[in-house]
Amino acid sequence: MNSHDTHPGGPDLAALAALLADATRAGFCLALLDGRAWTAIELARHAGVAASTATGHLNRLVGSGLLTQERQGRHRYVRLADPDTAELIEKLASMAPRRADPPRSLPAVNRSRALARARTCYDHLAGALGVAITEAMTDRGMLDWEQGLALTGDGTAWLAELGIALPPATRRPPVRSCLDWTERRPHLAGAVGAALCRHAFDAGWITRIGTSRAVALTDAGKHALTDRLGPAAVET
Amino acid sequence: MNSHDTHPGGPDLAALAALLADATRAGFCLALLDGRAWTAIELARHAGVAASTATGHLNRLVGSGLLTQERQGRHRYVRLADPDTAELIEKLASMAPRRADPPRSLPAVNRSRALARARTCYDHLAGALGVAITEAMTDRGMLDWEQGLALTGDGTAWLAELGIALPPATRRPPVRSCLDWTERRPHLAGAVGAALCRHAFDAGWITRIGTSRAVALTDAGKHALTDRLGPAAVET
DNA sequence: GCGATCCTTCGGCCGCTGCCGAAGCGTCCG
DNA sequence: CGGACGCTTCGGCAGCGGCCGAAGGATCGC
Repeated sequence: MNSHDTHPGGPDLAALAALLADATRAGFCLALLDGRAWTAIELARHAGVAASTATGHLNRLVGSGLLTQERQGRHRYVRLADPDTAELIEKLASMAPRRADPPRSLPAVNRSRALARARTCYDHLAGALGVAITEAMTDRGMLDWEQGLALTGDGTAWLAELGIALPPATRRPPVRSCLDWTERRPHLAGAVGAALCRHAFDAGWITRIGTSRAVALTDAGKHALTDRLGPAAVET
Repeated sequence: MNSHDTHPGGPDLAALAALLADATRAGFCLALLDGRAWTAIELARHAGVAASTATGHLNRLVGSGLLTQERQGRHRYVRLADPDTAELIEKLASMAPRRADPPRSLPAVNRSRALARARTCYDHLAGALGVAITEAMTDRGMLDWEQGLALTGDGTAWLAELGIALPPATRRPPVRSCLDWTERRPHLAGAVGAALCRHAFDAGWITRIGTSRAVALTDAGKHALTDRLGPAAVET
């Protein structure tokens, strides 16, 4: 008996894990966790590898269904295939050991601070801001953590006031908890988390900082969140 | 810039994934997903590798915190470190591609059937039985899937009747959904799922089939479940 | 004590896979 | 049209990591 014929028909865990077991491919996936589409060369530069190397990795990731691609002219855009994939990568990231040396240079420190303050995590909000919003919603009785995370009637009403309708029931859970890398506390994910994040962009509460995944809270956003969730939601 | 110094301080996804990216180590983890402790040599035989090879793999898995070990005399018992780890492996398994060839030999077919009918999945019930129980509980209003999975008042009362108190609030969610490999539908996991499974063993509703992770529903179990959840819960 | 069993360490083999650079193709823009 | 740019294919190199068997230590049962 060889490991190859153990449990035929069962899940090939090793094949899936191997896709993420390479530092370059893992770096791609973590970068793509911002929910946006990246071009091949952007990812290559981000990871510090040659374009030809990136091509090979992207072929594997797309071929296995972890990423989807879209060709536009001479560009190859890739993104995470679906929220399920994002959730898998989040879970791995939350359990993975930290990398060694903390950043030293001043710009690097600033970049880290901005990311810790507020960023997108796939399609929802993370960082101190994401956690603060989640906790403020909990304090105001919009989220119930007692028997698994659930949105209360108050929560539904609050969303409706913002003009956010409950997303139609699909396989994706409306609310889900996602462990924050920097805060080590949960923030709101799932379909509602995504809708809330989209609303925050649309309403001008937050804007991207340059082209990074970090976001900045605007003055309008500060006012809106203080009005609707109290001052604790913006104390980052 | 090299992938090694990208995002220092961030999660080292590749390191964690690499632990599961080997067929032998992945086989160990899937076997341990039955929630029991295995000896080194049991795992080695299960995966079809030499004892010395297994030692090396176990050292890595234990050293990285995925498994915990207990020495008893000449035996080395290992088990999954915690429910969080089990959840990670479940998630990977549910998204991984299936292995190629379906089993052929008659005993292999019987083994597969038994596993598909009812088995333990870490510390809760899976297979057709696990799914049927979960769906019966849903039909009777004990579980609410509307806003994330939650246990209702009826559910709490039903558990109390069985003598199962709600587990004290810890970081582990009371109810959680776990995607079933064979059924491709969710079954009940989390602290309540674990307590229910333990009760089923204690009350003699189910027993292990030999030393495998498959379980058999006893006559007493059939009666008890029909009484408490209706006939649908035992129609596998 | 003695053999059987479980586990561990060590050395050596081998195959997989990630990396790059060079060359070439298609697309975009001036 | 021509140059710049994004991407791809190919060949070759190098290192990591999994595998085994042999030998040895520890424990158990007789």
